[in-house]
Amino acid sequence: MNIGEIARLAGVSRSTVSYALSGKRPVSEETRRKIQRVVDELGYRPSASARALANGRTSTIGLVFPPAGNHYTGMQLDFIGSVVEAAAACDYDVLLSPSGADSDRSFQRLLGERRVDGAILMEIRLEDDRVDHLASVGFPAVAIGRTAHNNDGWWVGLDHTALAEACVHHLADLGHRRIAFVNRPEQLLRSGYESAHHGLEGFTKAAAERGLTVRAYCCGDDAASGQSCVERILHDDPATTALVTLNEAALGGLYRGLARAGRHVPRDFSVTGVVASRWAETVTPQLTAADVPAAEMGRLAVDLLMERLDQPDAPARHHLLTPPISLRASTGPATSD
Amino acid sequence: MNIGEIARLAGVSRSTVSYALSGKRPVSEETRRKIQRVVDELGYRPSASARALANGRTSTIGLVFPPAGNHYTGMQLDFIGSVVEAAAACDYDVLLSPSGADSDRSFQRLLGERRVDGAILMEIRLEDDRVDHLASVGFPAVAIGRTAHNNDGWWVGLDHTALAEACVHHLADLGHRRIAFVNRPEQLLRSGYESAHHGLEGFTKAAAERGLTVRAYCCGDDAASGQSCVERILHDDPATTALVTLNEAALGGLYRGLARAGRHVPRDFSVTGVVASRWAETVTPQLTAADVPAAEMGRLAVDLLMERLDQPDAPARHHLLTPPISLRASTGPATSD
DNA sequence: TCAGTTCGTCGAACCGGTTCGGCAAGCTAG
DNA sequence: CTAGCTTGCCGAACCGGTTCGACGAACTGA
Repeated sequence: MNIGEIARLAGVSRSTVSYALSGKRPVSEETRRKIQRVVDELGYRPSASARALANGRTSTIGLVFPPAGNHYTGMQLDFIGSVVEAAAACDYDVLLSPSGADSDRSFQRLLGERRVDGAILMEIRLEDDRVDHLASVGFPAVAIGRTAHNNDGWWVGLDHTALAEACVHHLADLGHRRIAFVNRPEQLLRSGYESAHHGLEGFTKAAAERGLTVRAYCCGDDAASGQSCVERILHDDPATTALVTLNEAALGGLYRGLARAGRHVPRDFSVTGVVASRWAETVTPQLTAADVPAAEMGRLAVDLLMERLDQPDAPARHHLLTPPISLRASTGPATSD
Repeated sequence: MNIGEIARLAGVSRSTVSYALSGKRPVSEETRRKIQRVVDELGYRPSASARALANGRTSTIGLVFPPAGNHYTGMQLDFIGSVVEAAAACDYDVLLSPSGADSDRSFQRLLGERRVDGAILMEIRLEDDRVDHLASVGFPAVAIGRTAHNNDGWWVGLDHTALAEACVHHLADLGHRRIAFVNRPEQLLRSGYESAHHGLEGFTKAAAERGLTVRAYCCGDDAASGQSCVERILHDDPATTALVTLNEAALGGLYRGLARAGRHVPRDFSVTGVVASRWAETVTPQLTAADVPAAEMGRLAVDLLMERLDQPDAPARHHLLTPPISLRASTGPATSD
C-alpha cells in the first residue's frame, strides 16, 4: 500500500499524489478529490521512514530519560507526560532514551543514527558534558535545568536558588532560628546535580542574610532515608524547629520521623520546600511548598525546541521559573522555647 | 557522512561496507579492517531512517501511554522506566504514544506510518478496541492487563482478583467483619478498567465466602478524594474497621481522613490493598499491601514482545502475576467492639 | 495569429541504506 | 590443462517517499 499503488488506482503519477497530500504544489480540485477517495478507501498513510529519509526530518524528538533504577520522582512523570502531549500537539513523537550506564551508546543512537530532530535533556548537572557536546555540534536541544556556564543556552529551569531562599525567608518570618536543609542524595549533589546545588546555595545565602543557625543534610530518595535523616537532624541539634527540603521521595519519611520524635507538624516543627504539588498534597498535614510546575516546564521545553527547529539560527532563549510558595498546613510560628 | 562516503574512502563498494558492518556476508579480514578504520575515524553511524526503509524494521517499539491530564500513578512511571531499559537492552528504542482524546490519530501514526515494529499497551479495559484491533490485524502487541475475551492473547497482567481476595482474607483472618473497598474513580470503572473490575470482583467474591459485610466505593485519583471517601465510608457504616484499596493516589487522603475521624491505624482501623511499594512505604504507618511489581511487568512485557517479533508465528503467551502481600504496619486485629 | 504566461501534471533523480545475482581470481580435483 | 568450486567483491535494483525541471494545454494580450 505505497504511494505508487495510490497513484496507479487514481490514474496519476506518484509525484502528483505526493503534492496532493502535502499541498506543496497546486493540484486541480478534481484530481485532488480522485486521489483523496483512493487514499480514504485504502486507509493509506505514508511511511514515516521513507518520508524521514527523503526530507531529512523524522518528526520525532528525543527525551533523554534519567537512568532507571533511580527512584523516579513524581515530577519526572508529570514532565514526561506533558512533553509527550505538547509534542503530539505539534505532530511530533517522543522517543525515550535512557541515559544510563553507557549513555554514550544511546546518545549515539539518537544523534548518530539521526533518529530524532531534536532533544530534551532531563536531570542536568552543573558540568554536563551532554549539554556541552550537543551545544558544540549545534544539535537542537533544550535542557531542563541550566549548567554552570550555559546561561545563554537553550533551557527551561526552576530557580531553585530563589525558591530555597523564599522557603528560608518564609520560615524566618515565622520566627524559626534553627533550620535544617534536606537535600537530594549525596551522590547526586557530588555529581553536580543542578537543582541540589542551586537549592543549597539559596538556602545557605538566605540563612546567612537572616542570621540563622542552619545545617544541611543529604538524604536518600526514599521514605526510610527521610526518616533516618530526621533522626540525624534532631540528634545533631534538638533545638531545630523547621526544615526545607527538595526531596519529594523522602517527604513521607520526614513526616514519619518527626511523628516518631514526637514533633507535631506544624505546632512543634515546620516543614517546607520545593515539591510537586501532588506530593505536597499527599502528606498530612499538606505541605506548604513551592510547587514544581512540571507540566508547564514540559510544555515550555517543547515550545523552545519547536522554535529552535523552525528557525535554526534564532538566538538562544530560556525560561527561568519561580513559582510562588503555596501556603498549606505544614508551617507555623516557631514555638517560644 | 553516508555509506557511499565510507566506501569511497575505504576504496570499496557500498555493498561491501554494508556487509562488513552487518556481517551478513563474509568479508576479508583486511578489507574489514580498512573499512572499520574509516568508520571509526569519521564516527560514522548508519541512518536509522534509511535502514528502516530498506529492511522494513524500525528497531523501535511503541508504548501506548495513558492520557496526560490524568494523575499518573507511581506504578506507571516505574513501568515506563523498566520498559525503556529492557528495550534498550535489546537494542530497541521506545516511542511514546499518547492515547488521549483522539487516540485514533496517534494510533494511526504508530501503525499506519509504520513508526514501530511492535507496541506495548497500558491501561487496558475489559472491552478494549485497541487490543481487539491490533489482534485482528495481527500487529505484534503486548497488553499490560487482559481484556475480557483475550485470555489467550499476548499480555502480562496482575491478578487483581486474587490479590483483592488475599487482602480480604488477610483482614478476615484478623477478625474484621465490616470492610470497605476503595476502587479507582467511577469513570474508570464504568469505562471497563481491567484492574478496577477484577479487583472489585475478587473483593466481592472473598467477602461473600467469608460472610463479611462490605461496601464498595469509587474514589478519585487524588488525596482530597481519598479523604472524602473515608468520610463517606464512616458515614455509611461507622462500624467499618478496615478497607482495601487499589487507589495509590488516594492513599495519603485515606490516611488523612482516618486521622481526622479519630481512627488510629492500625489500632482502630486496618488498611491494605494493591499498591506500588514506593507508595506503600511513604505513608505512616507503612501499608501492608500486595506490591505491584511494575518494573518486573515492564521487563516481561518487553520480553514477550521481543519473542513475538522474533517468531511471528509463535503461539500467544502471557504472564499473570500474583505478588504476595508484604506485611508492614497498617493492619492489625479487629478491636473487640 | 502567434509569442508569452499560467496551470496542472509527469518523469526522473535522490535520500541512504540492504540485498541479490554475477563475476573474476585463486584453488582444488580429475 | 581444464572443469568446477570457493572466496571476496561489485553493480544494480529496491525500499517509499519528496522535489526539481520540463512539458503540453489552455489562456492571455498584442
